[in-house]
Amino acid sequence: MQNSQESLITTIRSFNRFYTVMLGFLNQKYLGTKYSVTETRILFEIRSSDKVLAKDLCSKLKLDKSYVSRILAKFEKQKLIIRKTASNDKRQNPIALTKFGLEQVTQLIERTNQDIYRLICNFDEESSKKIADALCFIMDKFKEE
Amino acid sequence: MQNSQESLITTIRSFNRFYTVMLGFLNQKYLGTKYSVTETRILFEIRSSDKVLAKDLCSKLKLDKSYVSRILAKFEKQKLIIRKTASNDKRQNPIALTKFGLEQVTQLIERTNQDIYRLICNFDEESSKKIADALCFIMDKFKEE
DNA sequence: GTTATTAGTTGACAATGACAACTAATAATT
DNA sequence: AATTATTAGTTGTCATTGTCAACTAATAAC
Repeated sequence: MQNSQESLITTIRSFNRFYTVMLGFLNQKYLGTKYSVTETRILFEIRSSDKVLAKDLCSKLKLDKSYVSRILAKFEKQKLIIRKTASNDKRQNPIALTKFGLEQVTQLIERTNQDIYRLICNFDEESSKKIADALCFIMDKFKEE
Repeated sequence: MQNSQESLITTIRSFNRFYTVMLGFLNQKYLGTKYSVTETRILFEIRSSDKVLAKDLCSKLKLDKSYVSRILAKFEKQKLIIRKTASNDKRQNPIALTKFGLEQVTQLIERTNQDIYRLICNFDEESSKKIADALCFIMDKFKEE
């Protein structure tokens, strides 16, 4: 192992600690709303890929299918989503947000945006750009694999 | 709000999604051990600041005091930590790792290091350095406040 | 000396999540 | 075509995780 890798591991460790607290801070706020962290993740995922299947949510978010099934049942009851059995494969039930569901997600996004804004509102233009670049760089690197 | 801030918010949103999955991946591994994510965080925190008080763990990790109290009671039962009532203030019970506790934490660190290494093992020296720099830059910026 | 605050514990309970067994539909095998 | 295997999703059961409020004991503040 290279020296630079060892020191990267240390840095990642410390970043994980830092970011866990930060995510905790942001997630508290979800709780201020009606939806838990996982529910929010699922809602966002449904929004970004309409007609998604439950099994895709499981694999993308690394969640148990029984867990997802129950959350989706709840969402359906709350009229956030609708599921229609696919005509070509009756095992599949593509999920879509209702108008109400979309409104809720939009509100959630607005709220989390505000939470994030509170964190970064004091950053000047140069810092904002540099941080965004750094974040993108990190994501790119890890997604390359 | 500046344009660069708006785009930073978008980037942070996407980074949060990305990093939640990544932390999930790393945390799964903790479960392979005997300790949950929160327990691990607490153990690490105790290690890094010996003679720490329960209330400090609560504030640093943003955890409920009853929750922390129970976890610490469990740790004590498992002989991972010892608590001694402070002589100057008998309400306080400074926490320290036992020899066994330290061994366990050291093992945990070793394991998570290996998990992280698996993620970064293909990075060359230059990439490793750039990522570490980017991570440090981000932490610094958010800690400045 | 009385009241307020702080550190930590306990009880009761809700939310979160894991695992296995199940149904119904489709695909693969013979 | 009939049997077997696989897949999408649901349901039962249970353990873990986490929250909230009420409590004790010690100290600080008035």
